[in-house]
Formats: sequence, structure tokens, C-alpha cells
Amino acid sequence: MPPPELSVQPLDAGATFRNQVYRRLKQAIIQMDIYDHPGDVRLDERQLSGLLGVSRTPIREALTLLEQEGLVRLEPRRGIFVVRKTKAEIIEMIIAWAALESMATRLAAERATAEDIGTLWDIFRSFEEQAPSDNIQEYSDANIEFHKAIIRLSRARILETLTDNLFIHMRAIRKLSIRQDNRAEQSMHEHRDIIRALERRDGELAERLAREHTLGLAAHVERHGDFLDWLRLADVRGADVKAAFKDGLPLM
Amino acid sequence: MPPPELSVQPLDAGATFRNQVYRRLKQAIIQMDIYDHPGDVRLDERQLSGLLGVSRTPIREALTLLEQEGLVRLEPRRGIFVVRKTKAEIIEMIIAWAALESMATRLAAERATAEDIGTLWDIFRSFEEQAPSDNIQEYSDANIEFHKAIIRLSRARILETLTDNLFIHMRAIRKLSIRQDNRAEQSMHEHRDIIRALERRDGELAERLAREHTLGLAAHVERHGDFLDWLRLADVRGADVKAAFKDGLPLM
DNA sequence: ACATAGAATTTCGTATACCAGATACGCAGC
DNA sequence: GCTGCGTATCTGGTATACGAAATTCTATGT
Repeated sequence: MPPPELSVQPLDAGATFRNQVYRRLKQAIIQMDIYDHPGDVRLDERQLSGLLGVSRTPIREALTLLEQEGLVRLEPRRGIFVVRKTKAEIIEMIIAWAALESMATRLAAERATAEDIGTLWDIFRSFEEQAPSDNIQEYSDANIEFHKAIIRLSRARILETLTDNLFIHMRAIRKLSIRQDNRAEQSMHEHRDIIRALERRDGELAERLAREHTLGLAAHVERHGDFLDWLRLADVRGADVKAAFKDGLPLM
Repeated sequence: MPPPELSVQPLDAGATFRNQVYRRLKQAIIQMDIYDHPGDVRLDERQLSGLLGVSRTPIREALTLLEQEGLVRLEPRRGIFVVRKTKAEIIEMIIAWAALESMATRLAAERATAEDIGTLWDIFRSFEEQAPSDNIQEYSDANIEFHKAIIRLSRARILETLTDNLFIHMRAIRKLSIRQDNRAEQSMHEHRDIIRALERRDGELAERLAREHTLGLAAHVERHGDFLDWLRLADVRGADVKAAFKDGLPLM
């Protein structure tokens, strides 16, 4: 028997102001649903500094990260703007998502345990039960959760990381009508078929189904996603930013 | 005829110190071939500040970016270390690469012009002529260039961006013997077959060949990449960092 | 009223100062 | 010589100060 081992995690790894601000801002930007309202949303470093109770330094570093993730755009001496992806960009991202998820699905077919697949069925059923009418959003969080679950089964952390970054931007299409093209039902069937292919350990088929499913979404956005290029108007400023932080101002 | 339009690019967009330092450090890290020598390589903010002639602020922001790309690791109050990927991580990255490139290849089959494909043949021939003996590296820059060229033909910027970030880390396996498993010749044939599939506009086939080609590399690393987990020893510090910057110290 | 020039202000980029955690060093005790 | 402890030093994280470019405001002349 090996000697008993005392393994202690570092207490506050990643608890720097920079990282806290990063998480906080990211969450705020995601929640503010910029795709619902036209006009630029501008962030002000000083305002954020006051709002969060830290100096500009960690805020700037957090914004640097958010810029690299494509959530904000830093225009020197002009301002920091929350990014709204164009229709073309969203479609490209869905294509990349399809690529990564289909590969993940192939891996999952080899690596997932029977129990893992059971979990997929659980998720599948859990939002099969939702009345499709009360959820206007085609790609609600629940749906994304299903896809994330599959990708997790690939046991490939990098695929998770990369797709997570893509999924963030999928809030752009949450308002896409789910009735159009009868997508609700079709999407359901495709999910079911993917799980079945995984059960049969048919990686080739599972990969193809996953790819076609997600590329189908890309095609859907191609047809009905013009609204994405519509909203690009007035300057809003301040007010919205404050609203996003309405709960829980102090950072610590 | 549309009216003549005067479009002037901003002169210094992205010419901030932060971005210059970012590019400079990235290049330096890539060139320093950390995978050739064991031991941690540590970067010192103040030293870099003196070396590059700017204050710590833009340097820290650049390091923040490099951390997100996985090139360095910032350990609060302990140091900044150049990251060496593990064998498992490299394999995961190659798998992600395979996913993205196979999708890109599928798109390329639809979108590439005949001229584009001609360019691929050019690249193909250009490093077919190299005596295979003088290039020890499996994934030489020329080879990567071929893959980048294909991905570019997909006309999907995001696929380019994502794969570029992955390719950076492929320097880890440049020293993989190309003789093993007769990979030089096999790789050549596979490249040729991919171009042919593109010529025939057979997206399905091109995608599969691209995927299998790159997954083949993953398998190769799985078999022969143990050396990646070997080198993890003493602390080197300072000296190597300076060497990497030996040419062109001042930033501007 | 309107257009315009110039000053005041805003805002991000950069430099510098300070802080606290982590390490390294040296001294004391054995 | 080795161990343990306390202090000096180093290092990254954060706050603050300053600078320059861009915007906004304002006063002025028509």
C-alpha cells in the first residue's frame, strides 16, 4: 500500500484581480444581449474601474483577453466596443464548430462509456419534454449544453476549449425562429441519431451526423440570419453598461 | 461606374507598444526552440523592459496575450515561464488541427479556383525537389506552408486563425525523425492525393484524405513522441532569454 | 442661425511607484 | 556539516501619474 499522500491545492491560483475582472466582464457582456439592440455599446475603463473597485491596470489586462476572444474591440483613444459579429462571421464560426464537434464525436464513439451515453440520453429527454413553444430560442443554453456534453466525451480538452470560445458567440442567433423549416423537430431527430450512432460505436457515422447537423444550422443562418447585419446604428454608451452590472457591483 | 473612393488605412493601427512587444516576444519564443533544451526558461519582466526599451506595462499586456495562446505561463509572484507542451497536448492539438483542416479542405474543394490549385502543385513540387535527407524535420516550415495554403483556399478566416495558433506549437515535433515509418514518401503521396481530390472537386474525399493524413501524424507522435515528456529539469534563466534577442535589441 | 477655429475635455496608451507573496541567503543552534 | 528560522531580496500584481490623440465644447465672425 502506498504511503498516505497529502495533496493541497494552491489556495488562490487564478484569483488575481485581472482574472476576476475578466470573468466578471465576460459574463456581463454575454448577458447584455447586444444582439437585441442596435447601436454601439461602449465600455469605459474609468467607469469600470469605479464600478468594480479596482484600478485600470487589471481592467485593461482583462480587456486585452476579451479582445483576443473577439468579445470587444479596442480602438486606441476612441473607445472599447462590444463586438457584434456579422452574419458571415457567425457562419464561419458555426463551420469551425462543426469541424471540431464532428471530430469530437468521432473520438467520443471510441472513448465514451455506456454511462456517458446514458447521460446524453438524459439531457436529450430533459429538453425533449420542454414545450417547444415556450422556448423561442433555437439554440438555447440547453441545446448548447447537449453539444458540450458530447464534446466532453471526446476527452480532448482542446476541443472543449476551442468550441467553448465559439459557443460564446452563438448568443447572436438565439433569437432565430425555431419554427422556420420545422427545425425544432428535425434537430431533435438528429440529436437522437447521433446518440444512437455513439451507442453503436460507429465513429464514422457519428462524425458525419454531427457534422451535417451543425452544418445544417450554418445553412439555416445563411437563409434566415440577415438580421445580424441589420443592427448597426446609434451610439448608446454608459447606460447599458451600468445596467449589465446592476447586481453585485463590488468585486470582492 | 461607381464614384472613385478614397480609402485610407489608419497609419499605425496596431502599432502600439503592446502589439510590437507581442510580436517580438512571440517570434523570440518560437525561435528559441525550447524543445531542444531541458529545463525551465524563465522570462523576467524587468529584464525584458530594459531589453526592449519600454516599460513593464505594455510588456505585461503582451505577456497576457501570449499566455492565452499557450506560449507562456504566468505564475503570480513566481515567474513567467515559456511553456513546453506535453506529448498528450501535442497530440490533442494535432487532432484539432485535423478537424479544422479537413473541414477547410472540404470547403476548398468547392471554392478554390483552378489557379489556386495550381499554386498548391507549385508548393508540392517545390519541396518534392528538396533532397529528403537534408531536412531532418518532419514538420518543416515548408510542410506547414503547404497545409496553410490549403486552409487559405477555404476562404474561412476563422479556420486560418485557429489553425495558425495550433501550428505555432508544432515546432515541438520538428525533430521527429522523418525516416521512421517511411513517412517522407508517404506524406508526399498523401499530399498529392489531396490535391488531386481537390482538382476533381471531390470535397468528401478531399476531406477524408486530409483528416487521415493529419491523424496519421498524430499516430506517429503517439508512437515516437515520448521525448516530449522527457525534458523537464533544471532552471536555466536569463542567459537563454538574452540569446534569443541577440539581434536587434531596441524595439523601434 | 450657422460654420469654424481653437481651447478644454475625454480616453486610451505608457511610465512609474508601491505592495505583498515567494524565494534566497545567512546565521544560530545542534 | 546539517537543519531550521528569520530577514533581505526578488518578482509579479496593482495603483497612480502622465502624455498624446481624438472628441466635444465654445466662442467668434459672418
